Amino acid sequence: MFLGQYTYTLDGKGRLTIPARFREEFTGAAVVTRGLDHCLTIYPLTVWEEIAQKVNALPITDPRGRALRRIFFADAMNATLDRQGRVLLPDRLREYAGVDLNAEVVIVGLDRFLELWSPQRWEEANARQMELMDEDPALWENLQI
Amino acid sequence: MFLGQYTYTLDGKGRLTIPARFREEFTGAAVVTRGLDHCLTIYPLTVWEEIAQKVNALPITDPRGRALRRIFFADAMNATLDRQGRVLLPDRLREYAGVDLNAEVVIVGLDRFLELWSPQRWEEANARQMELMDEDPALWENLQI
DNA sequence: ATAATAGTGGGTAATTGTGGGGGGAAATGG
DNA sequence: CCATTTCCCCCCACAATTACCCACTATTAT
Repeated sequence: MFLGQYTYTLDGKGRLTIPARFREEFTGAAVVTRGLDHCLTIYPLTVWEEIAQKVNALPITDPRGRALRRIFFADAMNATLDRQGRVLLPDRLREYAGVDLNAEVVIVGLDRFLELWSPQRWEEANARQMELMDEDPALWENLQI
Repeated sequence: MFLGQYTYTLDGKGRLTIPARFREEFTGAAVVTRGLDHCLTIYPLTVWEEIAQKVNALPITDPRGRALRRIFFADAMNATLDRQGRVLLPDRLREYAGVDLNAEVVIVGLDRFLELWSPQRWEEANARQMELMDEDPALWENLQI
């Protein structure tokens, strides 16, 4: 169960420290991939496998099935934590999130997985999220919380 | 589990290096064949057998069933990795993918198998895939991720 | 107050991608 | 059936990258 947000620094080698309290849920492996809104998503392996299974069920004969597969898997990466609990982010994903080397990133716990944001984007997204909720209360209703 | 995309160079002998982190899933043998959209697909033997079985189940009375069979089986080849983890691509397959000798190729992990693309084709396909997804968000919703 | 843990940085050793040479098997032609 | 050529696989080599390991400081917990 991942909760809260933390600001860490990406080091000069592109390594990201996973908060210590989250590490045991990543026993060995994590999958990092592109998220929506220009953030990155970090899944524990078990959670990822659930998602991958759904994508794999799409028919390969359908162009959209092939497209979704490619979008989904091609930008993902299988990462293992080093002894200090860090993962190495490939440049492509780092750039997608708009994060520089030796710069700060925000790690956000979303219960079953983590998100990684550049601090600027996170702030903007936060503001936009609040507006969305104010503008369109119907969204809330459908959720039935 | 194959994830991510990597650009490698096909050497002058037509040999393709399989990324090191993927090799152990190809213990011994791989099957290379024509994929859709002018790429090549590379399967571990066990996965190949599963898929071959599905293709075999297609009705031979359906023209598309016959077409898929032919695409799938006629150009398939059984390749073994050499000690450096490379496979030798036959000219016919190489040309189908539009890849030259001593040129770069993109290897894409799609969870259970790999695809091989010429860099230009991969870029084009990517753009088209993004469009497809934008046009039809229903696909995403059905996944319920 | 002391010990343990966390975040961060860097050095070193192993691995990886890539190229080419040589031996042997298979194919080709006489 | 034999000789020659072609092709394929194994080996070696090397540069660049990667990943592992150790170290230091600050914070947290005992």
